[in-house]
Amino acid sequence: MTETPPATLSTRYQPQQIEPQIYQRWERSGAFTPPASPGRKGPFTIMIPPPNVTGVLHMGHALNHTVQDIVIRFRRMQGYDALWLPGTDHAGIATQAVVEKKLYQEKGVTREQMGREEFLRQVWAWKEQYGNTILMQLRRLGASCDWTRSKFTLDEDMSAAVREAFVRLWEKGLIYRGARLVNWDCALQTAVSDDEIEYVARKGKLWHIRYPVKGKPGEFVTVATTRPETMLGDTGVAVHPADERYRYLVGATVILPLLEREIPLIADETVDPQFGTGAVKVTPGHDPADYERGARHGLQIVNILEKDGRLSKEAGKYAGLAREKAREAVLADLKAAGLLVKEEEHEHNVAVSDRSKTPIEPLVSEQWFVRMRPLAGPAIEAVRTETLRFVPERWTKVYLDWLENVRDWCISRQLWWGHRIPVWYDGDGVPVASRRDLRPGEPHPKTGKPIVRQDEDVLDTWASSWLWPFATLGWPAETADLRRFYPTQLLSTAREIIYLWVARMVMAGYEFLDGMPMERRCPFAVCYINPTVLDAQGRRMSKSLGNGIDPVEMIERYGADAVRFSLMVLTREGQDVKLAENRFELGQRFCNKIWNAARFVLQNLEGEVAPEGGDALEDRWIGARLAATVAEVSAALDAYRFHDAAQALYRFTWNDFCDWYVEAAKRRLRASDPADAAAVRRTLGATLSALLRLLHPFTPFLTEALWEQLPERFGAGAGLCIRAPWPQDAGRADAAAAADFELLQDAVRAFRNVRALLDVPAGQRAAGTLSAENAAAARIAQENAGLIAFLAGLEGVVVGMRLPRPPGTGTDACTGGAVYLPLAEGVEPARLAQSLERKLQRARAGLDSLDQKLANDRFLQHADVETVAAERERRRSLAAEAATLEANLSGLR
RNA sequence: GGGCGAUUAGCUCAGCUGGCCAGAGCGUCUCGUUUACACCGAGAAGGCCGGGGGUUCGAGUCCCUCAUCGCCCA
Repeated sequence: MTETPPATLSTRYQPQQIEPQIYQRWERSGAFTPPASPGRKGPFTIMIPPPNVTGVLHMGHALNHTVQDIVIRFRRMQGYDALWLPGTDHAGIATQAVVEKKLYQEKGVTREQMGREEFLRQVWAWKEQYGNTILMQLRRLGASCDWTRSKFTLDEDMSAAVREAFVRLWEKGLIYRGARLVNWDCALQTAVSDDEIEYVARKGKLWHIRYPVKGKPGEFVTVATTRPETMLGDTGVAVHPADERYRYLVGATVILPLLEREIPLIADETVDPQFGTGAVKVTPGHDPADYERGARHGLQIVNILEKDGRLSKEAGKYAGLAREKAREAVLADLKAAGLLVKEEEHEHNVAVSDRSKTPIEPLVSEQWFVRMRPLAGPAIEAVRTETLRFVPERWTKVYLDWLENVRDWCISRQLWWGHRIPVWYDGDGVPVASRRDLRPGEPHPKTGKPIVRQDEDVLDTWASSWLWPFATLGWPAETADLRRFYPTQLLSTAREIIYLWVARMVMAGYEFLDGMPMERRCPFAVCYINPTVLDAQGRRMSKSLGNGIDPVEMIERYGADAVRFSLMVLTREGQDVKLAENRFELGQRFCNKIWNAARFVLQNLEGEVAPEGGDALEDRWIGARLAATVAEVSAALDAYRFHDAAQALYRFTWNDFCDWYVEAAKRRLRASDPADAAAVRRTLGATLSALLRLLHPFTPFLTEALWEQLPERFGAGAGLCIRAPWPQDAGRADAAAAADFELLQDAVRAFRNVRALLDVPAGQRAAGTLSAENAAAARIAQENAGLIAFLAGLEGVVVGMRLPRPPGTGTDACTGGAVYLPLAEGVEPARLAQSLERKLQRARAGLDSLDQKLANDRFLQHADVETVAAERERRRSLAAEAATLEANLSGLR
């Protein structure tokens, strides 16, 4: 530890100079790794939501990881065996796309030209070089993850876990292969799951097309569609069963124009009679809703698209055309045939792939699926029994809605980067899943015929990340880590992946940890859903809008602690955060304030320090405030209310400690009583010691730097702040001191107010008078007259009971009485009078409403005793204030 | 179409289970080089708590309804 004399601390906190060294010191000290043998309080585990290897830190990450770091540091200080396990996700589509693009740009080769093996080698090389970016950025933020346990979803042991899970599901008959309508990404040429598509509003057109009714020449059904080219795949027309316009036609046959295909007209509840003409074309091969309708009515499926998005031979003469061209051709032909009756502007939602941002084509293809129904039950039960709790609670509903309507999960992807599906085929195409690789030629475990090939596809990335909470701890092996750190206590993540990931992890926990009792299978006890970070206009931050704020840049400009603290102050429970760059100034200022408060204390610890703190009013008061703050921050962190905790810390640090205690302490430090000064030093040092530890989860770098400057007797000698004990018992509750000090504060405020309104020059040390309205107030003021005078910048304060305003003085009312200050020569007290009048008016208004309330029998009957008593006391003090103001106003006007 | 959330000072937002004349930060105004801090200190001004109903002795807080904005799902 470096021994820097406090005098060298600069007047400004300069985070850039100290952050890297401090992070290194933490990491080297082993503080991020839980102790090898279990401690008394047991484990506290958080699994990081593994970011994509392709990822770079954005504000959402910064917020989420600040939350996790705060919790893990808090628990670590409380004495839990805190484990925050980091890692990254191989992110199949994203990573493959990045590398593919790079290879094409640099070498002009496609992956097909390169071959699977070579391409994968290239992806791994890319991963080794760039895959750590986001983890390095997390270090900049101060994340205290246990890097010795860091995982990657394609690590050997993780891959083994994925295969084990697949084979188990296979053996239970929960995996099947089938031709289903899937979301097809034509650009990346792979299926994507429902959860990987987003809807964007696009301006388009609604075309009204006539379909002739068979056997009734001249009669038509007009359908409305936004995608006319898909009519080539129509195998029906549907109307609502209650729709009078079409009822007589239900069961009739209509002729599909252009292709002259005969298709039935069916009645289906799901048709919206309000939309378009009330009649819709049904294209089971290319629309999810139509797929369902088709299935209900036994309609044929016609696939008119190739995998690259061009039209197939089913499309007749349009085969080979790209989608856009096909649309034009179809429309032209319809128009020529006189079947296009209307074309109107229409805004509709287009399904777009998250990855390629190109429109999704629903397409029927052979894919692997997991039956989800059987897995959903325990996950639903988990929230019912409160084994799993969402914070904020309302997200429970989102989770349940998805689980209760869960659909089978398409887990195959037509990619190369990922976990290859562990299924092998014999010459007849009979599949079998296997835990170990099967070689071509060796006998098929079921049929005995030679194996000829492995399935080409890989698994959806989520098929590995749903195992994250236990695979990272060694599952399927029964490791010590798995026994010790599973289940975890907290999962902190974004709302978008509640079903994508959170629900699946819960299902996986119950499904695969069948060796554990039910209540230990749920992977986390609490799921904290982060606020979404928006830009200053309230829009989502996105690459395409370019409105993102780069957290690393903010860390460089303001310091990691400032970024962390600002985010937490802005993080109200469950509400989204609107962010602009200058909001980080809040944290920056706060950090600077802490820095300077600590400088002051450190500079003043030079002299003798008493073994006990002082027992003056201000000492007891700051102790009481400290105790209250410890309780408040601890309770807020227990409940994941980060805003409340940050706010409490801010108030205590700035408003209580700096504005009042430190200012009050100066008086006795400068006075001549050495014993008293020594006692003040003790209180200052002890308070700072507790404060640094309270702040540490929020502003770790700054507090660590200051902690090492703190003398050994205040606790710093034992080691790093990151390992220091949470100041659970710091301070002492003292309700009397709190109330008395507030009275003093208000008297000081009143004196300062009069000074300001009377333009009393700062240098002028006037003598003040304080008139107390009762004996208690008089006693407190009398005992603390010196302190009041010091804080108000007065020469002295004379205290008396119910003193009338001395002539030639200005005045203000305060809690428990009034203050008087001599008027300077030639000062016009008009401004003062104005201010007092306003106060008097307000007091009278308050009195009126209180009188009304207290005269109301029903209030007295219904309200509880304490409320009535409190209102009576309020009336009394308000009446006193009004009387004082009134008396003192005369002669000022 | 269904669900969820928001609407409080010029701006960004607190305000838990209904009961101190509604709070904070920023901004504004006035004053201030008091040896921790001008990324500071002191003081002040500023709000029919989105509209309308209702419940209640009492509503920013609970219920209904309307409006505007946002998010998610279909």
